[in-house]
Amino acid sequence: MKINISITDDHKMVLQGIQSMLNNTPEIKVVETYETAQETINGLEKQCPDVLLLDINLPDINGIDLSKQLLKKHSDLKIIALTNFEDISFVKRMLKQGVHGYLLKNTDKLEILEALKTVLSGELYLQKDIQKKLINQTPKQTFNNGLNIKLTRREQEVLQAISEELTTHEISEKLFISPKTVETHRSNIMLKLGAKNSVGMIKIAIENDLLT
Amino acid sequence: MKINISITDDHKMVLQGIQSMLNNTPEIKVVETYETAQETINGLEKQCPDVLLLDINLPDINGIDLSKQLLKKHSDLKIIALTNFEDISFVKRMLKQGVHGYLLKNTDKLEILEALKTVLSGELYLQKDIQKKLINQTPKQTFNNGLNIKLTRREQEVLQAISEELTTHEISEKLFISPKTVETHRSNIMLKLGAKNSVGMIKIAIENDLLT
DNA sequence: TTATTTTCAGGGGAAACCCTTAAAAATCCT
DNA sequence: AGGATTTTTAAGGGTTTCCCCTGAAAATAA
Repeated sequence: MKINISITDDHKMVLQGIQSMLNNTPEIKVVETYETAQETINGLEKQCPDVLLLDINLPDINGIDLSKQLLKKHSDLKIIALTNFEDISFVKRMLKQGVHGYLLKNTDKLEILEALKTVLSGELYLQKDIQKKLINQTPKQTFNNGLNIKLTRREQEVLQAISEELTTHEISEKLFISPKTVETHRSNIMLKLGAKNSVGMIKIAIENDLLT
Repeated sequence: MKINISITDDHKMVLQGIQSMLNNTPEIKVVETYETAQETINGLEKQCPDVLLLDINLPDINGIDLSKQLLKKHSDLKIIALTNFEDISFVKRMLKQGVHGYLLKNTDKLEILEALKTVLSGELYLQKDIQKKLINQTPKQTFNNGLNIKLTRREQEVLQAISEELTTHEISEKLFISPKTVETHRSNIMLKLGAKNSVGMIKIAIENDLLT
């Protein structure tokens, strides 16, 4: 039995590169390649591979949402995130969504094979350097980006209130502070969580169990 | 071993009523009563009962959020929702949060005892009439309120886009429709989900697995 | 052909979001 | 105890987005 894999990447070159790297490997078969998130979603409907190598910097949908979506539909699918992005916080978010591996794009053939076998055996695959980074994470050194989110007591209260559909003004009355202060907090929370608006804020908050 | 229960209700009369109904029952002990959500949260920190009879129409926090919160902190706690509210959709949302029973307030002593025993044995307790309603639910008869949410194809797309932190304008471009149309959809979605704003929308959407 | 869905508009008010600046207040450090 | 840091507070002032109401015409579906 061959291992069926599909690849999604918006750069044709990357697509080609990986494909040629893998195509002369007898135990691997690249069944499909996609260039957008939407293509991938549609494609997997018809043909779901064993493993999907997924670039997570796609134009249409972000990698976190996409992998979440795909995994929900295809519970047996293994996803290996593929990216140049070495941001640890991002890795964490991906893993939290249930992604099975995380590869940087400057990877050689051997490592890809290794990764494929690892995830197929049900284990998590992380590259050495990413592993190191994850381990060397003293809670200090992630400050404002991504996971490992440290909200202050007050920010936590404001976040909670926002999640309860209160308006800025209502929150200010509830906490006995000025609306302007609430705005400041809201905006700081968004910065810390990396959200574009309240909706993103609440999404990330829920994902990361920030709501009591 | 007595069964320790606490009661939360903002109407003193109800509090009194239930308490007197239960106090001359040897196997039950009412350890605390609370009148607000906040009191309850604080109170359970010190003294967590076996079962909490919880009115879900409290002034400060809504029942769904509150029970979710309490259950997260006190995983062994059983909660029986207490309400006049016969809305099936609401019942469903409560159950989804992990509430163990749902009692209407016009309940007699026997039924309360029955409910307490049932939830303590780990089962779900629902009153006969609510059970009936749940069963007789043809997918038709819930239209605009609460659970059993039926979003149209387009609404689903708009919801998804909103959850991806896109603005109305961005969504309109993505879906090739007018911003005004997007607004209409947004507003219809909020109506269907019973949300006050986009934040509530996304919260409910996530709770109910409406996002792909 | 009714019902539902999708489309769109005008117009207005509220709320959110952004940027900057900054002063108390609480907390931490040695 | 005294300075350093973080947190909390707040304002001014502007832009954008959201939310609400009404009304209505196509396009689809039942």
